[in-house]
Amino acid sequence: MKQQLHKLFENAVDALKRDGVVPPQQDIEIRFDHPRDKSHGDLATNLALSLAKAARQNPRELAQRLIDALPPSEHIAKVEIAGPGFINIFLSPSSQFEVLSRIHRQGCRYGCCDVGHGEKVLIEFVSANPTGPLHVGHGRGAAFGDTLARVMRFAGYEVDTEYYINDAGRQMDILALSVWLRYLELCGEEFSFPKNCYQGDYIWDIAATVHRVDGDKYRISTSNFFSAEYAHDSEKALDQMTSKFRSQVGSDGYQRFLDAALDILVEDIRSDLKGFRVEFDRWFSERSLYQSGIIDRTIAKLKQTEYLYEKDGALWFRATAFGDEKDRVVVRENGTPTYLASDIAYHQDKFDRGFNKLIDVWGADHHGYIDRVKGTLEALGNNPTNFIVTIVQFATLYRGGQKVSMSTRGGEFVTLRELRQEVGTDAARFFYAQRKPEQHLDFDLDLAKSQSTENPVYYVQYAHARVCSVFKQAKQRNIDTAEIFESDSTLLQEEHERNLANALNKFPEIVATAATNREPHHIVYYLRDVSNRLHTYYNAHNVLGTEAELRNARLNLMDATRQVIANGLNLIGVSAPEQM
RNA sequence: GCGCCUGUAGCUCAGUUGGAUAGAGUGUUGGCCUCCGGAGCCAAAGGUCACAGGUUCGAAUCCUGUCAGGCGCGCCA
Repeated sequence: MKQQLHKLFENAVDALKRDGVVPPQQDIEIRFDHPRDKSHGDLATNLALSLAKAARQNPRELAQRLIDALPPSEHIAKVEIAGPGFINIFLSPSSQFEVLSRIHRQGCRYGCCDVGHGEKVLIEFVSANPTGPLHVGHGRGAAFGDTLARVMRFAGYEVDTEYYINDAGRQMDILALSVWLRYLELCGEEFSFPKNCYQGDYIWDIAATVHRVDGDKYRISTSNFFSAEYAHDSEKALDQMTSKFRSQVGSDGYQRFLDAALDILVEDIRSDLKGFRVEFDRWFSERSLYQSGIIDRTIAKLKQTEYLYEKDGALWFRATAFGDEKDRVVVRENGTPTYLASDIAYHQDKFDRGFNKLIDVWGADHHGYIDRVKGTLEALGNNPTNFIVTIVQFATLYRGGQKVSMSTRGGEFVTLRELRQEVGTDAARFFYAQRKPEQHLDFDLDLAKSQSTENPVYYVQYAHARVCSVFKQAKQRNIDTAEIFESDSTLLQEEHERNLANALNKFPEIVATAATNREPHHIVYYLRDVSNRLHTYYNAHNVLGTEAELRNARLNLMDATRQVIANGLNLIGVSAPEQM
């Protein structure tokens, strides 16, 4: 609809250019928006206001000339000039209800568009360290990333999703050590478990699986395992324990404990996310980057640029050349690559795999990391604007009015699984999807749980179920609903009906802006709006009780609304139940 | 100290890229089917858009400064 109006106004502007009213070279951007006040028409444009200066004309007079130059159209019922020079457009009823047949024709594809032009996009999200279960903070990233992927696919992007498994580095040493120590306790050793090892009960479970299979195979006496050498520095003491652990059980033993932990934890995360309706196209292992030599190759490539240099025995990346506050180590003095090194290799590999655009969804605690990764990608010859990081702010949890502290190592957190069980996937995903990512989120657990039946998700789902119910009723009354798609929409003359149809018309536009701005929360607000119009309409007018032709036209409108709600709910990963 | 995010109704949040009289939910108050699903609908009340300047026909939106809160500033990942 906007496209057709666009053409009409382009014609009008061209005519004014020919008449010399508007300078011929003048750049013109014609935009239409939806006025919130219905008396201002269905669509409005500020074209005359933006042209007034260049044309040296009073905006209202210019608006009149534009209207005079407007070619006649069946879509437009009335055009008015208002305020300082807005042009308000009232659409003809027939064009407003054209959308009903389009929705019927396109079904679950209604709302999709091609603003993405098939661009190949890789969205990486969650990527939580496999050192424990996902918590509600990860849930926010999961809901956002997955919804964004769905919306962008619907808008014509070719989207892949990926989870990066951080299965290398010091955290893994600590994980393996934690499991081994619990294992020793199961073997009967007695000692006090280090405070900075992973405390969660799941560590016991992993240790138990090893103990069940291998018995006391990796048991050693702990009598002189713990030393007081680093009593003042618990992190150093931890590293010392790790190396002792590795030397005592050998690399096979170390691997045994690490693999046992990773197998269980990654699988746990995968099934947890699946229950949250989040499934990835690929799970990418950090270790695989080392094994395949990609890290060495990428560092070698970076060495050929002017942005890598040696200092204090380490290799540094000149991040300051790209706006970072200081240079960063890529390879440590001891020869091992840093986390940045594997990240450079990983992201370069994404480009090498043929993706034009990389979208990373990160937690707020990683925002300081953006500049250096962007810098390395630029140094390697990529266009940095194709690397987009969306920062998802933290969810601050409240329970009983008190902030809940979150710490993975401490084992004290609310897991995503708990949340799913308590409020359900539908409500949880809807709740997350409502917020734009950069908004700090106060998550009141008591409220989310206790008010779960008043959660806004039910409002939208209820609208869907309500339409389904009307059709069930129709069936019971032996009404043939197959004919409704041929119904005469000129019979729809109520204001509520026009309001509803207007909302249905907007859906493709909402999808497009949600996708291009990467703000999927617009879908949620749109769904609430459509649902409200449906409820309002249904409350004010009878559908099944009217005579056949009008009834069919109304059923057609209802069914189209149901379809749009179903499509929208699907985009945010929420079910559209036929009854509740 | 520096950087990023945030500040809109009692509370939780939107605000279509600078537009018209500032928008929802929730909470409060009052009303609405003996009828297709009341998990609904309608109405009222509720605002110095953190504060101060600036840009222009026009600012919650853009620029500068101030204040407040969150997060970050490792040869951790």
